[in-house]
Order: sequence, then C-alpha cells, then structure tokens
Amino acid sequence: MTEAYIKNLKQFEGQTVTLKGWVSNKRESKGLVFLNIRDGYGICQCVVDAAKVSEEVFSNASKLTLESSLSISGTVVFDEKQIGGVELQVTNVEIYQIASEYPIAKKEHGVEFLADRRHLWLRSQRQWAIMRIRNRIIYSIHQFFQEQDFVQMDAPIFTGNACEGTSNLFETDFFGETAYLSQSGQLYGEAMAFAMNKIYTFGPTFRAEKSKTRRHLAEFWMIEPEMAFHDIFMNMDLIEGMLRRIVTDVIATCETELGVIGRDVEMLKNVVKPFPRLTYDEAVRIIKGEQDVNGKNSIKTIEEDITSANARLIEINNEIKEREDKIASGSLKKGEISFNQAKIDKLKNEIKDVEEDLRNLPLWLNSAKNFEYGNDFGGSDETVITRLFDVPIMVYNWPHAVKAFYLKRDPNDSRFARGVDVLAPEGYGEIVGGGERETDEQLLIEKIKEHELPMEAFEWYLDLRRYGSVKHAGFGLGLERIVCWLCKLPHVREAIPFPRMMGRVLP
RNA sequence: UCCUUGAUAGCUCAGCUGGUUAGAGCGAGUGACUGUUAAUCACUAGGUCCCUGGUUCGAGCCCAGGUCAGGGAGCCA
Repeated sequence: MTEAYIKNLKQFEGQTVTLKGWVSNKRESKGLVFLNIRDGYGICQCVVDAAKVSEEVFSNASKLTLESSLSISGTVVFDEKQIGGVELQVTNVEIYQIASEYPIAKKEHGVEFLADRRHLWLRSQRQWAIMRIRNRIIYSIHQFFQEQDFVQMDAPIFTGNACEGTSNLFETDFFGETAYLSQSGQLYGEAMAFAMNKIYTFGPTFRAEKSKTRRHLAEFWMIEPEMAFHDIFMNMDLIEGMLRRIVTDVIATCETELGVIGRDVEMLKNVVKPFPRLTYDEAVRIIKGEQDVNGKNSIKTIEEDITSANARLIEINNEIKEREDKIASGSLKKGEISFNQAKIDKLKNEIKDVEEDLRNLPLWLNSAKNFEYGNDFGGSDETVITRLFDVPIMVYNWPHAVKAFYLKRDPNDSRFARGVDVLAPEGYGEIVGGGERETDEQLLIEKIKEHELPMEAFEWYLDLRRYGSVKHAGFGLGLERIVCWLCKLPHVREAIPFPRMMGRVLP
C-alpha cells in the first residue's frame, strides 16, 4: 500500500493510498461517516460508507473522536467541493488511539484558555499556518545571508555583560558567579565579525521586562548580523534587501498558509518599493503633525480614527439590536437563531475592542502632539508614524543620549548617534534595531562610564578597538515581530510555539 | 511600578434600578437521518455566580480588600 501525505494527494487520483494522522472533524449520518483527517501537511475529507466496508471498519470509524490517531486507507477520488480537490473513499481504518474528549472546540475560545492548552492549540489550522510561515521566514533568512557569504556563528546565552543596564536581565547562578541570560549577542557578534568579516547570530534572547503588551515576550528569537567594513548606509541597504527577500519568499511560497489565516497580501506586495529613510528630526516632525506624508497628517489621522471608532460603535449597536429583534420576533428557525446569536457574540467582542481603542487613541494623540524632541519613540509613536506609510520605514540618526553606548557618533553632528530603527507598516512598529558601531576607544570608555556599566566586563570588547579596529555595523531582527507583521497577528504570543511572558511558563 | 477593563455551566457569553427555583448557544451523552463541510433535528445531564469580609428583610448585581487575567504606559526586537 502506498503511503502518502495529504499535500500530495492529488497526484494519487484513482489509486489506493494510506494516510497516517488525526481526526480533525467528524460528521455522521445513517450509513455514512465523514472524517476530516489532518496529517500535519494538510486536511482531507475521508468518507466511510457502510455499504462499501466491513461492519468492523464502519464501527471503528463511528467510534472515532476528535483528535483520535489512526491510519486510514482508501481510493483517492476527485471531488470539486473539497479544498484539495480530492477526497478519500475509505476501505480500511486502523485505530492507533481513541482520544479522550478534546478540550478545544470548533468554536471560539478565550486567550487564557487557549494559552493554557498551547500544546494542543498548536494543532489547530491557524496555528499550523502561522508556524509554517515562521519556518519559511527562518529559512529565507538563512538563505539570504548564506548566499552573501555570511557565516552563522552563535553568541553565548550565559553572559557576564549587561549590554544596556541590568534592570531587564534574568539573573542566574553560574557556579557561584552571577551570570545573566543574554539580551543580545551583539557585542560577541562584533568580535566574530572581526574573525569572519560577515557573520550572523540566530538564537534566543531574554528580557525581564514586566511588560504586558501585544509586542513583548520575555523570551524571543533574534537574528543579529554584524559586518566589518560596513557603515550605517550599507547597513540600511542590507536590512532593506533582507526584509524584501523574506516578504517576497513568504508571498511566493506560503499561499495556502496566508489563505488559512486570511492575510490580505496586497499590503505586503508593496515591499518591492524602496523603503523611506527618515532622519530622527524628520520623523519627529511627522509624528507631531508638523510635516505631512503623501498628503496624510499624523494628528488628523488619529482624530479621524477616533471619529470612525465612535461611528462604528453606533453601527455595531444598531446591528445587535436588529438581530436581537429578529430573534425575539419568534419567526426564525433554530439554525437561524444560533447564526444570529453567534453574530451578536462577535459584535459584542468587537465593541470591547473598539472601546479599548477609544480609551487608547486620545492618549496616543496627546503623546504624539506633545512629543518631546530628544526622546526615544514610544510604542504609540511608532504606530502613529507607520500608519502613514505602506512600506517599512527606516529612522536613523538618533539623539545619542537615548541610544545604546556602542553606537557611533555621527561625524557631522555629535548630538546624534548612527542608529537605525526599522518600523513595520500597518501599525506594527519596530521590527529591526541596529546601527554603525563606535570605533573610538575613548568615546566608548566615556559612554560606558556615563551608563554606569562595569568597566572590567567590557575590557575584552575594548580590545576590538585596539587590535585592527575598522568601521563596522549590524542590526537585530526580532523574529516574532516579523512573524506577527507578515501574519497580521493581534499579539506576538501566537508567533512562537511556546510563548514565555510574565505569568506564563507553562506549558 | 502605574493607569484601565474584566472574572457566571467543559467553552463563548446574557442576566434590567438589588427581589422567588440563575439562562442561551456550542461541546458531551442518547436517539433519528445515505453526501455532510462549525451538518441538521429531538431529548438528557451539567452551576461553590473567583476568594474574604461588609451593607441589606434580601446580593450574581452595591461597598472594601485580595487573587488571577486582558489592554496600555515606561522599556524594547
């Protein structure tokens, strides 16, 4: 018997094959059992007809519960109604295990309920699609760098260095010494670049931020390239090339997955256009509404958002009332009542979201209007500015006081540091942070003192400026952030198999 | 740490200004139905209304404190 994966089933039309998988849905009527089987590659409807199989096979099929595991054989037949264009006319069913009552229903669930069952939630279609897109992104990143002679070299996870202060580090006991879980491999990346010319790291990163927002995890995966002989402009070219490569690859190879999650790819297709490069000064003027972008003004855009949110609220309430009246009229069939009730549930959830927006938007408006020149951007400022663009934007030349100690001062204006942040469109905000590194040993020493960092821990780093120092640059890409943007997820917790955040270490 | 919203059946929610025995849909169980796509239909079971204290003739609803969770600020990828 030929074994097949569901994704290839069409090639086997007319033949008899065996699938190994799990029951993802089941419908029954007299003499017929319809099984949706998933094998990790796809989903296929399998039809068990009492008239065509033995009594034993039919009763086995009837016994199956959701997520039971089995091996199922049958003839692949054409059926235009099916998603894959084919279904399986079953001849045999071999049960591996009958699953207990599966907790995740075919209906909607709350976030906490699903998070507690993440180990099972991963089996659902949407999560399947997200994880496959994540996989494609990782693959594209490796291809992109390997094709350009980068060497993957990993930084340690236990580290004695506190890159940007110790407040957000996880402390561990390392044979009696204090060690921290790495919050960036960048300093090591610089050392490795001086050995290899161009390197990239790809590993987990830890931040003990007590933040509960849709953009933060305590453990996330970061890609950190570092290149010798590169300045900030070459760095920006590389970032742009990398992002363009990732996005075009995902669009080209993940059509099914993007379809499953309902991602509209039109916006993503814009990445072929050049990414605008704004200085910090320009970006601040745009955020404060002093400068328009393509006829769009940041302040006006938020004000419009508030107006349309209020209008939407009225609209939703009217629709709920309409549907409630319909149900109350008593003229509907049972199926129509549940349909309307499901719609009402959905609308009520939307009300909560819209009300949340209405609480936040005025605060963001204020924050944008009163943005103080010289500060770093907040999450809302990033959202406000990126909403005006349809491609990622790069903001560079930041006030050196708000940026990390290792960034190079702008040779033309010492108030600025040559850092660059890349902000994703559709409100997603920062996905990349990077810059050109300071090469002047004295300036670095000053900065380390200014940031009150322990000098001894950075002696090795200063060596890089003493032995063959050259200009160099690099950046860090947050994997979950880009997954989040490409899949248009509402929260990063869905962008990683097992998210780690405040209050969540299990499962 | 601060601001803000919430916790009612296995799940998603409703429950009016405080008033008798707390409801619906889904899921589960049983039965019906030979082509279903979250199948449909009928019936059945299913509750410490998050915890502690208070106000009241009476609390799911009001008040105080706590626990847990969602969203946001700060900080960041």
